[in-house]
Amino acid sequence: MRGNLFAVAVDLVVLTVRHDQLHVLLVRRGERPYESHWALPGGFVRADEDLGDTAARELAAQTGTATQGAVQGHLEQLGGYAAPGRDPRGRVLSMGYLALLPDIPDPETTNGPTAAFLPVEDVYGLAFDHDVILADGVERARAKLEYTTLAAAFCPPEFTVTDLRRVYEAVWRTEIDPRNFQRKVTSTPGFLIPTATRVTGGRGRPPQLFRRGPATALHPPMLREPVSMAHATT
Amino acid sequence: MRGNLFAVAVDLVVLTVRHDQLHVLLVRRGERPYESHWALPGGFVRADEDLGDTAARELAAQTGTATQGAVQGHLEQLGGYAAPGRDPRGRVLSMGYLALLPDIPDPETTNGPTAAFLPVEDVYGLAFDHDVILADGVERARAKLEYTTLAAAFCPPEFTVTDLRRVYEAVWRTEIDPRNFQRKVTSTPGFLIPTATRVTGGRGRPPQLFRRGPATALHPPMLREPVSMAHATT
DNA sequence: ACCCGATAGCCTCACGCCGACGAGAAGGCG
DNA sequence: CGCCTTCTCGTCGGCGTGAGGCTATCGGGT
Repeated sequence: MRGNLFAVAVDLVVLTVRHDQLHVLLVRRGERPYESHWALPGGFVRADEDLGDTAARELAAQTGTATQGAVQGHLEQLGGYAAPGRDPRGRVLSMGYLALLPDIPDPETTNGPTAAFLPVEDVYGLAFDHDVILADGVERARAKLEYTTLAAAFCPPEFTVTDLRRVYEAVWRTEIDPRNFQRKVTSTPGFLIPTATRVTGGRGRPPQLFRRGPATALHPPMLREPVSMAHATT
Repeated sequence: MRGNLFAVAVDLVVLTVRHDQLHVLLVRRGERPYESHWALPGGFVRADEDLGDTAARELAAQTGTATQGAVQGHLEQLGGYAAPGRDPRGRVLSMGYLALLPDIPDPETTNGPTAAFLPVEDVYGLAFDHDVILADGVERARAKLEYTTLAAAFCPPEFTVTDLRRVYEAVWRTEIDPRNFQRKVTSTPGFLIPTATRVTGGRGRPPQLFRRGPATALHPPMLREPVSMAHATT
């Protein structure tokens, strides 16, 4: 009566911005199949565990941080991947999860497999269908920066407007006018909360430090395409 | 080594607009658990079937229409639901799928279980966690109307601007100014393609008939909230 | 000490989209 | 023929955004 049985795994697309470039956390597989290939970190769902629990547990295990519910960081479900044959070992359904983190050091390679953040642009040839999951995660992140305040999830607890702008520029691979960007984000109620401190040691005028505000949505959204009203096709 | 095994099902949130009201397709369960409760239509994933295949198959079986890839209609993945205990029979992961259809008659109740489109507002107490899946699907549909041309998926192949506006009003439960709406949708390149025919028999000036255009995104999006720029907090 | 480049932050202007609304066009109905 | 309804086009003002000028304030070089 039931359909076939699946093993259910959770694979993480952990994104961060490092050196003004979008990076993704990958692990080098130490076992077959796809031995010594890069892959998204992940693991199987345990008994009495919900999908989000598995994702949070794997994320904490890979990064050593408890990002779930914290002010910084973000974790959300991406989608399910269950194409027949995606895993040569048998029928495996993988739930993709998207995590956005501030720039943290690469995890220590002590007893586990090698793990590192790599620039997203350089990544291809991942194990299984992880190329597809990664592409979906990156696209989701790009889209969400448009109409949410999630860019702050890439930033440390306190950050400057320029830090935030560099996140947008890295994720979207575009350039944004600093002055208009500043007007946009500082005029959105609840996006940024100014702190009393400023940053010294930089090269220019000391910038203001901000914290994440309670706002989650951007109305109206931040447009990434230079909306050309030229009639394209018809 | 593998985690526990799951049965994997696909549950459909099939939405349509009938009588200017958002409706969802439900089936009355004829077996335990939740016997005689309303539930989302769905079924288990077969061997050698991908999730989307299962969703399309179930959708065709329930509605008798092949909406996949057709000009009208829309089918997309919603998310995975796998909370422990969501199915008393054991560990079941359900992939929610969202389908948007033009108004079609209720499926014939011949040999299968009773199926009918019910107004979304009146629906509660569904089997399993289907209330949550339904709520997620409705919210997804509402959000997607903002920045995509998916509203046309609720319409027959040829429709008027008013038909399209009533879709927005039904899904968002708002009222939209017909003149501004007309300007917006007709000035978006590739959204609507005018046909040569007009509709007669109505009560006012005969409206123009349109077909869906190739455009899928709305730039800039259609805003549903009356964006009040009054400085709220801070 | 001084200048200069770089960054942060504020301001102005122009253009385009949108909400509010008026008015004409084109049909049905009594 | 009036009258109502609905479709369609136009107008006006406000707001957000792109473009860009300008000042403040640092580090670093001469």
